[in-house]
Amino acid sequence: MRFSKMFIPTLREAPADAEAISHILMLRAGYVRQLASGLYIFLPLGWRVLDKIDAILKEEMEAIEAQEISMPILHPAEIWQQTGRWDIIGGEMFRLKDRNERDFCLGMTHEEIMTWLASREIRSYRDLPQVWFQIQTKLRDEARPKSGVLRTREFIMKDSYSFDADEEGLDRNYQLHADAYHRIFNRCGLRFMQVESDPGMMGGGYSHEFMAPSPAGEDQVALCPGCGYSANVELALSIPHKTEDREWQTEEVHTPEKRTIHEVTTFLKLSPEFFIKSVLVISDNGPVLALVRGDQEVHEKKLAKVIGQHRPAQKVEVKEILGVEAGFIGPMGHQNLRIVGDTCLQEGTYVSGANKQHYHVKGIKAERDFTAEWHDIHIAKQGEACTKCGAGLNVERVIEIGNIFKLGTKYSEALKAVFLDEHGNEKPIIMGSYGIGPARIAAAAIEQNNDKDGIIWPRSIAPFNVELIPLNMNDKATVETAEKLYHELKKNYIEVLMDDRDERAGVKFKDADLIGIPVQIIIGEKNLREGLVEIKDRKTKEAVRVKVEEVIEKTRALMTS
RNA sequence: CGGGGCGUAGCGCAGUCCGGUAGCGCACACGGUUCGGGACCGUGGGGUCGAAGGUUCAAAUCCUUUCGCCCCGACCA
Repeated sequence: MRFSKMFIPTLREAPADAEAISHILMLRAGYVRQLASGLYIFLPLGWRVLDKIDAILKEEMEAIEAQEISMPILHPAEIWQQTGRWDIIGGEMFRLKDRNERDFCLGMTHEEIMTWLASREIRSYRDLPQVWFQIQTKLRDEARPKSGVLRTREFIMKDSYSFDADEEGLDRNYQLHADAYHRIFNRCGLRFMQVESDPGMMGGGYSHEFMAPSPAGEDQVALCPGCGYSANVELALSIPHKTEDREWQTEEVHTPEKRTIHEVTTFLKLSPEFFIKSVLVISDNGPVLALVRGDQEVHEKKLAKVIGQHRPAQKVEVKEILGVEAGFIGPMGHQNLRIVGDTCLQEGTYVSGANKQHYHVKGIKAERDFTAEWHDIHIAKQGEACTKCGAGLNVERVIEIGNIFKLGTKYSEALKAVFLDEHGNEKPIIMGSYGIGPARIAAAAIEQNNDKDGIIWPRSIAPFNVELIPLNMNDKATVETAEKLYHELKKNYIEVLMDDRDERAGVKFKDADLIGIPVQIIIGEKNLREGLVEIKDRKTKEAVRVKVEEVIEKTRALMTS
């Protein structure tokens, strides 16, 4: 392509409402434009990148014998009603009616529709397994779109679905996808990791997420440098460092108006790890008291795994249920109250609220003074010990770039997607679903590969292989050489963008660095007089001067290095 | 949904407190000089100040309502 003909609206200044590096650079380098909150236009360069990623996705999906299909994004409500998700999912689903007042929604994902198809077409175990995938638009009315293309309301997703006759088949397809995902993200040049994750509203029991480390990420994962344990902090297990065990006598302490952990620790001159934080929540089955150590926080999702959906209690509810004001609650002496305590509280001696206005109690021990159901319900923090090997965990911020779920029979049962096994028994198909967000791969690649001048694309997903930069378009020899190289590169299947604009050298260099094509071939008058051009690596900024005749060969070498 | 911020030329911003001619830089167009890291000089075009209503002789500026966008949190197949 010729730069002069291609729509590449680069920006000298970053638009004020962009924050994430990938967002700023995608806008500045002319890859995307925003239409509205959470809606992005992919410009020619941006679309080329997505094309590159899609090509890799298709290759690797086909390598595990997944078959590409394409499904509508407009879905009749009935199918979503049959699985219950029409009602479970709230404002996140775009809903609409057709001219006959029939309910529809825009697809947030395609479990329902894929399963519907399977239910109609699959009869026998002989039809299984099947793996179907598509690269298709999804729509979700996100509560808060953010960070450019990282969280949008309309986005493209590679989603695949496996259909198996038995658990072994599901395990195999799950593993095939995990392996394919590793190849995909490696090929896309990303640093990433696979972590255990919470299946959330997908249902089913088992899932992993693929995470690309980046400060722009929304998720956090805990990683063990010792044994390789890795999990989303939503479920990562960790052992907080032990507290020094103080042999306090049990005694009430007057703590007037000291309600928060901070206030009480300051007042008693004790660090927070000597306290028990008692939090009252209201679950579907009534109030539950959750206990964590004073230096810890309750993780809502971990708690939800134990007690189901819940919400924090209001101040008045605390007083009604416990008979004492929030701030002075403790775990002792409650009847008919479910108490869930973080495992680390089983050891040690603590201070907690005395269930008495303006008093705390010092010298409390688990099992002697109170009891609870013990679960890991605290948020894993940097430096806490791995439950498997004891090494200190690292907590890192990450972008979720893919996920894999074992769905089991949740959708097949609801939609009656059944088959007859070899004994003639009717059984629900066992399913898995597997997603990857191409735009997130692109954003993560930028987040992980940029410098002060702009993007540095991994070679595999760059919009072009090389950018050809004739510096002076008014110099006849320069232009002739540029044209010659341009055609030669194309003839050799090297994708080339030639900056044939009549711009000053500085502008071309700045734009080239911003756009981030990994190899630059620079044609300047002085070098050309010696029959030389420069080949420059975008990443290292190192340039070598080579003979014009050797350009193809040297470029090849750089492209594959 | 809670909290915060912002809407003035294509982009980045000033002007708003204290009402009185709508400005600056970049970009754009034209002429000239320049030409290996976002050139310089000159000339010029471009704005219903997010929208609606109100106060006032007079509103970008004050009041009310509303819409949009960003950030933090909640939420998140």
